[in-house]
Amino acid sequence: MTEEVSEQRQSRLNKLAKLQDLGYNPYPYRFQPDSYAHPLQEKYKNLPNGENTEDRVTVAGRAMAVRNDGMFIDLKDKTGNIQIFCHKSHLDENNLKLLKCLDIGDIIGVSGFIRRTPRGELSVAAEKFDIIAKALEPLPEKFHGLTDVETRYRKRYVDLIINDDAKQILLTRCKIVSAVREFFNQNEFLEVETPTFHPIMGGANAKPFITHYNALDNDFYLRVATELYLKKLVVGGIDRVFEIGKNYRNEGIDKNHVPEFTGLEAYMAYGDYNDMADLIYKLVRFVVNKVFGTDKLVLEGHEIDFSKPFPKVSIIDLIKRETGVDFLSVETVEDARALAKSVGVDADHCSNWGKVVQEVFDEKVEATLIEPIHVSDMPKDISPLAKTHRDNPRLVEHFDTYLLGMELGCAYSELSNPLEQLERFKAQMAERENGDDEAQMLDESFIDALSYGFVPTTGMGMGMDRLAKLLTGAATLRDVILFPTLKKMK
RNA sequence: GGGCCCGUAGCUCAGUCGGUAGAGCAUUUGACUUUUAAUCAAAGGGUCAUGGGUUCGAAUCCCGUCGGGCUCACCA
Repeated sequence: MTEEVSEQRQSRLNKLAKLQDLGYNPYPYRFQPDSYAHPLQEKYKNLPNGENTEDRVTVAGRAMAVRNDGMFIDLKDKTGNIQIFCHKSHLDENNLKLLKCLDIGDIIGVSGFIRRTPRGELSVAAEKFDIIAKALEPLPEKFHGLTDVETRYRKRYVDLIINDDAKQILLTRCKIVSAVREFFNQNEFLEVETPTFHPIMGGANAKPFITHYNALDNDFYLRVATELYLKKLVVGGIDRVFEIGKNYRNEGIDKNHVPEFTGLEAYMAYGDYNDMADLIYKLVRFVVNKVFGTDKLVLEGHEIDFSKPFPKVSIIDLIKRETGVDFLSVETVEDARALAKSVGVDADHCSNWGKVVQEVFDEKVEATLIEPIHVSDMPKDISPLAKTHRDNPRLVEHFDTYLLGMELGCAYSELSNPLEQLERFKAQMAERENGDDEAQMLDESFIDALSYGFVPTTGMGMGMDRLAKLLTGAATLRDVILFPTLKKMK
């Protein structure tokens, strides 16, 4: 807090003191409205101009605008806006004194009768007026609102008060996550919470945050994924399990990436990745239906029909379709790099065949995938936790789901052979020793779990923030995150 | 991390060639009183992000720092 008091704040402090001099508490314990703006607007939409009713209501909300010295107040509650009409013929002396201490931004409670003004505005004609929270800071300007991005993130509460569009997007995100949860609950998945402090980094290729855990005197990784713990639960006999929670990856921030993000993972025993492809399609369709009440959304100018099952196409075929080259025709990393170069992609930094394939896909194919699609059968090199493909030992049964050119999630037929898993981890450790600090670590406790027998299982992961960004049309991931992390103020 | 751009009143923004800091809304005082970004009259409100430098003189030019945005690279 600044020590100097702004003129605007001082004016409000003066009014607060005046209220207290009157023996009035502008921070009461309780105030219960019985009506809300939008339902009232609906209920009385046919009330003619200039007509009064005998209907008494109590409303509460924030004073967003004040005209004619308080005679007209625009009240905003969680449902919408309604005008308050304060006329001295309906208010006693005391209430009129309170009205003089009103500022824009104060939260008020009003009881009165419903009328529509001659100019056509539905109003509550106040017979009792209360200030139930005196605001000491002014709201941003009524016409232009709050546009400064930094302030919108640092003071999200002000953004929510003033920017209805921003609020709508954030609330929709909450509904989306809620719908995801409902879908899994309906399908008899058990929701669990697994540790966020991991002794070993695993479940995804990423740079971790590291922190010290005093009570245990050990360094831990903040989780980059929930995968290994959830699979341990499947080993333990929990056949259908899911978790929605924060993952942390110590990497860059841009409109599609934030270091602290909300991940969904779900595991379904007795199925393979074809079953999961179907489940993901049903999940997304369910969410779109539930939240938007339709199958079709116009996103980034494209009409997307979520009622059609998402096609599943192999990454090799997609690259072939876009570039004409077949990466299965080459075996070595050198030949793969040369093939990449022949289609204009520099993959010299890629240390194995699979990474070259991924690089060419990212450069040439990713942006073209507008409609929902499962990009399947990834190179084994880049996917250490998925089962080897039943038809091709160089590939794994792993697909990534894309929408509007962005990766939304992934799914595997989960690798269940403990001996093969151990070999895959060893390959990851070799990558790590070659300088890839995002390669996964050998998790012996996970190998141990698999060694007790891991039923054939399919699993999926999906970024909830990304899903929300795509479905709401938000410009950046941070618009679907209530409090994005910013640098400390100095 | 690289490149580009931004930071001026509570908010939204002007500020020309380096020459006393501006507007609208908001605030204060008054008028008016069924308004709709109410209107009318007047007033107050500034460490021009911050620290240096150049200069007779810096919001303006130069350098550093802090914070933010866009973008490229990396990751999902």
